[in-house]
Amino acid sequence: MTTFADLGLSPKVLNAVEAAGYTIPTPIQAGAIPHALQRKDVLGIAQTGTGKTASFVLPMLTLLEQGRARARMPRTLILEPTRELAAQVEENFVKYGKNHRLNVALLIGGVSFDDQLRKLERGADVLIATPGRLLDHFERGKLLLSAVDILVIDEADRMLDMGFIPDIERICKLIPFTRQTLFFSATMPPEITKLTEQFLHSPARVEVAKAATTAKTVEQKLVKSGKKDWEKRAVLRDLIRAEDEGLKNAIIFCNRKKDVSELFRSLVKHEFDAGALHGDMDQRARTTMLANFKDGKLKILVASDVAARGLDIPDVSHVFNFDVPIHSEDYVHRIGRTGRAGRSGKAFTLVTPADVKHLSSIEKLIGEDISWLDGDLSTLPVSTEPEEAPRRGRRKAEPKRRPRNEGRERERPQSEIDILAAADKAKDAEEAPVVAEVAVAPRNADKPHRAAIKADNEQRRGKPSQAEPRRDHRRERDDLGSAPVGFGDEIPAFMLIDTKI
DNA sequence: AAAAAAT
Repeated sequence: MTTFADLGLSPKVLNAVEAAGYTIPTPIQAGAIPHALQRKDVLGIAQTGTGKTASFVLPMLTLLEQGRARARMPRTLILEPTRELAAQVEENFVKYGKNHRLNVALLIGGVSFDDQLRKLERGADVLIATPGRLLDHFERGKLLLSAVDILVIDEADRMLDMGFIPDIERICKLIPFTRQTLFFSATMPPEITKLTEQFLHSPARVEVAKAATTAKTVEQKLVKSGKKDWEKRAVLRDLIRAEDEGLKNAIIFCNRKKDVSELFRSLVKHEFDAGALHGDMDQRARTTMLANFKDGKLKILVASDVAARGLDIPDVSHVFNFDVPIHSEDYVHRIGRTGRAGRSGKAFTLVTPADVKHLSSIEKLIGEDISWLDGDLSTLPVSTEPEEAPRRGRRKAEPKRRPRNEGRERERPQSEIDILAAADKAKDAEEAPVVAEVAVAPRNADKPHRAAIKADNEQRRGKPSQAEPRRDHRRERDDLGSAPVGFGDEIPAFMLIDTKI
């Protein structure tokens, strides 16, 4: 059997790989590394979770042992579609490059230029970037790409989905013709094939695993739900509670960023150990949320599809699809977050009557019918939600209660969400009324969540999320100002009037 | 019906 020692990697690299506890390369690593070390172009067709990242990081480290970088002239460039993926690649360079003294620079948006400029100035051996920020630096003249010797394009098909291809083409043209290119994509749509023909020179083609297959170790279930958001939230809460025993950690996927925020707030209000991750969040919040989730400090991560692909979060026990994904491939990527490395995992998808069309295209794609959870929710704890959703009545009622805050909701959609989540909570007869909860809880256990909510709120209001000095004052306003203070468990009838239908 | 990425 092939081991890492057979692939031609340098002793320094092998030592770091051993220290990380690996001896046997994955198929993509075994296939790609020898070619990369021979300075050949590589076309790697591989899903995430196949060890793809190490298949370019390890040979790059070996090749970089000779020579050194000059100021503003990076020696290698790795392009990634999302900031989290770029950061993850950087972590790999730290992990496997522990015996090297290489300068690694991460150029991503959402963070300050200063650090990045300093690293460029110092001379980067490895530059890891998302396209936008890279071009920004380039246009400011802080960066020359004429010394790039190895170019890696990762997740090319996803870059295509995200409309990055023109940027990629532009960047490729700025890098010398004589470079070595390592190109990775999970699928090969025509546009990507065209790109490889344009920018790769007689590449070694390494292909592993097929697209659109779901791991056999993932138990998939469909769960019926009403189509209103509050109904879905109730079903989800019941489901999480029912699964509690085997639930180590979970990612909950929503289709929209707005719903990520809403669901996150609602779960926190219901005292679930939850965090959120989507692309409109402050970069610092994104980083902390992901780090905390990876470290096990956070049990539940509510996320948009920014987290669907590529992120290496080992050992996620559950994936919940709060929404059925619109594009069926996303389903495969989402549930691929669990059941990794032969471990078992569970994937639940909430399905409303409106979702049947998308559901059938998913089942067609994966080539099997997903079974329903016992036909309905009868085996789960009974949901005690009332017939009417309080949302519409409440939204109408609010200006009457607070005439001075007219227009406030438009600026601050969060206030509405807070009310909604608080109302959800107030309805739950077992739990303390909202007033008591906000009065007692904030300074204690869920402080980080409140801080995160606040950061997200401020982000949405277009303010910088670092108002540390005003913190206590703001917390009280955010928490108490928008909650239905004084109503306790009872919701006045006028607030429950359903105006539609 | 969306999300992602430069500000």
